[in-house]
Amino acid sequence: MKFEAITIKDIAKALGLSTSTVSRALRDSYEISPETKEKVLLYAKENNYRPNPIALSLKEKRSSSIGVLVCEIANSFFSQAINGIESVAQEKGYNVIIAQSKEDFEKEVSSLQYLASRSVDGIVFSVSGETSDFSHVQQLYSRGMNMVSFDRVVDFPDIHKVSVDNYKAAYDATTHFIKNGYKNIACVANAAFLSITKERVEGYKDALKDHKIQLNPENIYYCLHGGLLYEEVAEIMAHATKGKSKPDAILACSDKITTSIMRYCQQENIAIPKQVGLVGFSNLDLTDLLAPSLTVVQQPAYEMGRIAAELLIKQIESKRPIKEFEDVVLATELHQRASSEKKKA
Amino acid sequence: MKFEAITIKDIAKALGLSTSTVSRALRDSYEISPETKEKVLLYAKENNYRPNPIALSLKEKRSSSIGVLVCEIANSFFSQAINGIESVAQEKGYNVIIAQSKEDFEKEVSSLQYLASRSVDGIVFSVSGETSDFSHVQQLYSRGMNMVSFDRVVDFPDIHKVSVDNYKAAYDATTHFIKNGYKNIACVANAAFLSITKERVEGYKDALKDHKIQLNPENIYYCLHGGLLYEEVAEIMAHATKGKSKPDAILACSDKITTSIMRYCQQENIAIPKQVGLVGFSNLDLTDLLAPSLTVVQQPAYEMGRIAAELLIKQIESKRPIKEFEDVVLATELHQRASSEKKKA
DNA sequence: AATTATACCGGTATCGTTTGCGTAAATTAA
DNA sequence: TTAATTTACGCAAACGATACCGGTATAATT
Repeated sequence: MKFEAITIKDIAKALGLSTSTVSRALRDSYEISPETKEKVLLYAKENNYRPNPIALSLKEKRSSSIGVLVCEIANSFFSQAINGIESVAQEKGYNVIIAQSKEDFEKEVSSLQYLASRSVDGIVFSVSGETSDFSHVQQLYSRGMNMVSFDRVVDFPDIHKVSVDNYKAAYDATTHFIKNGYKNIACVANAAFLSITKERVEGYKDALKDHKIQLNPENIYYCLHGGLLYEEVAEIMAHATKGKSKPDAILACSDKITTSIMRYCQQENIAIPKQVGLVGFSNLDLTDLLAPSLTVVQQPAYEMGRIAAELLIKQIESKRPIKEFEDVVLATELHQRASSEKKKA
Repeated sequence: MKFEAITIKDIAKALGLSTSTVSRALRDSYEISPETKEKVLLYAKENNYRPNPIALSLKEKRSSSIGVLVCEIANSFFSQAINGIESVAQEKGYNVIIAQSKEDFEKEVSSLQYLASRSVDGIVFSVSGETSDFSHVQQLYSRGMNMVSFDRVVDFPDIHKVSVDNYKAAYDATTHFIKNGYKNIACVANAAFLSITKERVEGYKDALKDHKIQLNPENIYYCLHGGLLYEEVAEIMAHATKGKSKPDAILACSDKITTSIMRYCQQENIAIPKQVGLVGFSNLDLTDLLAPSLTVVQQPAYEMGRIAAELLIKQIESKRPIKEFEDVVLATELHQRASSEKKKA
């Protein structure tokens, strides 16, 4: 069975009018007599007429929908961001079409291709962890697709970007460790290509430098899959805790990495923060209830989604090409809790 | 700027053919000579031709997209379910359009209206906590929209449903409490209208009855907003812990309720499970890391999403009206952890 | 009375694609 | 040689809505 909506033609036929008259009556044109308007409006209301958005899209060459590409929906950061995107889209009369890259480059390329071919008016995207080459994005963008880069932003200039101050976030988190007496701080980051990874690692390094702590390159670890695979993190942790370096603190640079590290520590009976302190990037809303309560860097995901969507829609609806590109950088929040508490002597 | 894709007309003009010939060549029709086909195919490939899905939708009266209505995207259960839906949709060539009701009846009605007017081919939906009257769904459904009800299912028969065995989940959780020595078990549930609420409360009641424990009606609490508001839960907890009944165990019937209760207990220094045992419905993947580790009823959200999407797409693509409706009921998993451990004497 | 203005409405092209029908040319059959 | 058939393509309608370009009837103006 099929859902068949009433069309302007049906109204025209029922009332003995032409489609153009009905169309104009519905759009309240001055060329239509009040009586005719009333008749049409009444009939339309009674029969619950809605203009067919697909026909409109075809005519107007716009679909009033925006695509969202993230690596994983079932991730608190991204679902909160999508929440923000959806709320703005709803307000402005757009719908949201979602696609996932699952941190896979091929899937990212095909998903973008897919969204573009689905005639979305624009795309908000965060690149996958495997993405070091942005030419597929660049290409689509230069062909005229409206795009806003968020979270894991691309490295070319003329595009709206929405991200957080990852450098400062990592710098502050590392400094927080140092102030609390931790000496040998490791950093477990996402895939090395990512903008967020580079910035976070840089913040981490600079914090060490500024506090005159010698950087040990072995203390920096990268997860190609961003912790999507537990084993990836477990291996790193095994290496870190059983190797020479033996860090007394770990800065975990993603949600999944953070959780995986906690799980590893619990399984291996590694006491947090006694044996190893932990600060994690996380947007889960119950990190305060963990054992121990977790010091986290929290990102304004919902807000990021809202801003990205607003920029995108503004760009879509702009008459002339955008010349000035925003590079919105929001602040993160460091919630200090037990997992990184002050070292006792 | 606008993203302008190449059309069949462009190809026709470039090669000096008619659009119909190009169309047929692309669809590999027998009426087109091999040479012409080759020319067209080559040109199409070189210029990255993709058929305009909007034009196709208009013609075929189908959009190859499905709508998803949930109350909140940023909820682990629903984001996992959406994940499952998206994965099936992707496989079958559909895209997913999402909408949120935010547990609000009005917003649910308008969101459904919205999805329908956006010409989706079908809708997977979970009703809001305020929804006791299903006539808006019933109406849309009887007008021919393909729909699958999941999680919080509707009460009318001729529709595909995908849910979990909420009765058994609550029954087993309650029984688990009883076996571990808890005597005065409270149940904090979602809005009373919801199918999942009724089933869970029923399971709770029957478990008590079967173990010859007198039911205290005051021990059953309902959250109209499903715990979306912390205050809602805090009030209930205040009433429960400071009132006469003083339960020694609580069955929390939703993700948010569970988290809120834990947070309340932490703030009020109520020891879990010593002062009050806790079992919660939750799909978060770090409940094992909480303090104390949390006994949870976990739902196969991803699987539910997959099944719902499969049923919907099968229905969409079915030539004749469906007569047999599935009522898929999946099992939940009870993960026993510290928050409900055995009472000492 | 002829012209002009105004009010109202219809015809048709358009968006991109598919498809039934028509037809010229080429080929085959008689 | 002529008729029948096949091959290979074009024309036009259709999907739903809009908008330009008209057109007609009545009323107002010269």
